[in-house]
Amino acid sequence: MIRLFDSVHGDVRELRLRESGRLSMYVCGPTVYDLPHLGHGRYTLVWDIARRWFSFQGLEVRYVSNITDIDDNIINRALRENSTEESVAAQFEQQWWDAMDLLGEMRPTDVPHATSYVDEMVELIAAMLDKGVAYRISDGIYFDVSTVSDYGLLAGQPLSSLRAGARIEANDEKRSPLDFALWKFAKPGEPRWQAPFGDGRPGWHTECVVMSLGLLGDGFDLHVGGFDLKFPHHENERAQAVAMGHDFARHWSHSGWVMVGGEKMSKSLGNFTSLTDMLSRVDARAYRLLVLRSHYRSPIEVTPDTIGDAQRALERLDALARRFDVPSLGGATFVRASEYDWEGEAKDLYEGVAAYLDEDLNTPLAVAQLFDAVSAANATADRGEIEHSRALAQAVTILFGALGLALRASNDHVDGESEELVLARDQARATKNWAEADRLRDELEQRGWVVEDSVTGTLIRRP
RNA sequence: GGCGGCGUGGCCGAGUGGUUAGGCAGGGGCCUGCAAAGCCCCGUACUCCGGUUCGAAUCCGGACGCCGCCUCCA
Repeated sequence: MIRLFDSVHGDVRELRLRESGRLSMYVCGPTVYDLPHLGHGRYTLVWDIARRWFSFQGLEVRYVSNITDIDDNIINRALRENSTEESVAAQFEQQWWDAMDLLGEMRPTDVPHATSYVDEMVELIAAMLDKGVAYRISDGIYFDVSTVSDYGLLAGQPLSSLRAGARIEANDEKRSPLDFALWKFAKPGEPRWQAPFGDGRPGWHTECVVMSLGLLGDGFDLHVGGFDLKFPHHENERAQAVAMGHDFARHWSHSGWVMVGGEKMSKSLGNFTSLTDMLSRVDARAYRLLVLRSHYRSPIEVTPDTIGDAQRALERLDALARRFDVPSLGGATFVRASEYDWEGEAKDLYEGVAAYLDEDLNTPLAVAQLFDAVSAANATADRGEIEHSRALAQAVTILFGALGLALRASNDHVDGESEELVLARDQARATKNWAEADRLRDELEQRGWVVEDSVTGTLIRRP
């Protein structure tokens, strides 16, 4: 049984699936008008980890994540760069997938693009107008939030108190400041789609509700995203669905944001770092480990310090993989618990980790237990019980693989000349010619290798 | 103003009413020809003030501080 925090009820509860054994989840994806930033990295890692774990535990997961490829920001950028919306979106979608690949994220099972669903959106908006839950003003079609009796469910506040806090928008024809755009009429030169109520483009909140319901259907299991999407984005998606008589998501869950210098990284503060840039400087796995080591709902500070810390912790894990030469798992493939025979300490480890992860994805505790197992495997091996500890080390690799973290045994390509130096050094050590052995080690290090001794002789790897 | 969260050892970061989180950094030792890796040991933390309790970092109340949402945002 998997339990997860539910944003509507504010507590951890059982994930009750629409269909036993199958989990349908929708993750709000990016608007592709700029390079992905650290916050995108965080939420995609969190939900990639969740998805992998659910799969590991035997669920068949359908994971839908959209690309918003039409939006004011895209239009503005195209205008500024004298380019087209299509070109801007294509360029940054490519950057997006490049970053996702570096982070070792599984591709979603479905990647709906907003521009491919405009017909369905127009249909929905027309129906909302018919039903009287939407209305027209000079610049577009708006949703009337007063038509949804429990509007504010996700915000955790009734409509009245939300309205009290809403900032006044100048010169507004809207009936309520909380009413939101379903459709924006095109101004001259702007991209447009035909619609009976006037040519234009869809609003963001409408895109996601159409794509999620379109692909996953009424009452799909789990809708997730970053905390900052909870309100108004998710509230508004839900409002549209409910207004039209649909059952929307059964569960909602939200991941914590990225902090920089004690403040939330955000568009308005302009304090964001591009993911693309960070990934060019560090091992992307360090970011995954950093995310794993804090709870998915907590904010995390992502700085060179915290990434460096994770990087060094990762080295300890890689050292284990090297020592026992266990195969790397996780990267581009799913790992499933049922594919392994769990026995003895490995079984205890799996069950312990599973207990933590099945209870609201407590990755920090799971990781702590895995690190304990690393120490145990090394200690056992130091006592000479190699095969015994290998089984435990393998379990560690499998479980990290289940979370998408591929531990790396040394599988660097060793060129012929380096190989000869290694053999020569082992020869020198065998005859206790330490001066020569050290000289050969220096030479290997100059070639960029890290040199370590083991029972089987000199081992070299890239740092 | 409304709603929500947080304040833990040098740093990051979990957690439970009483027993070691874990990682990184640091110190000591073991192993090793040396180094690296590894192992063992060490810091004895929980914003402050009250209260409940045999016992609270963990529950309750208050204070202070910080953060988020209520506006585009992951």
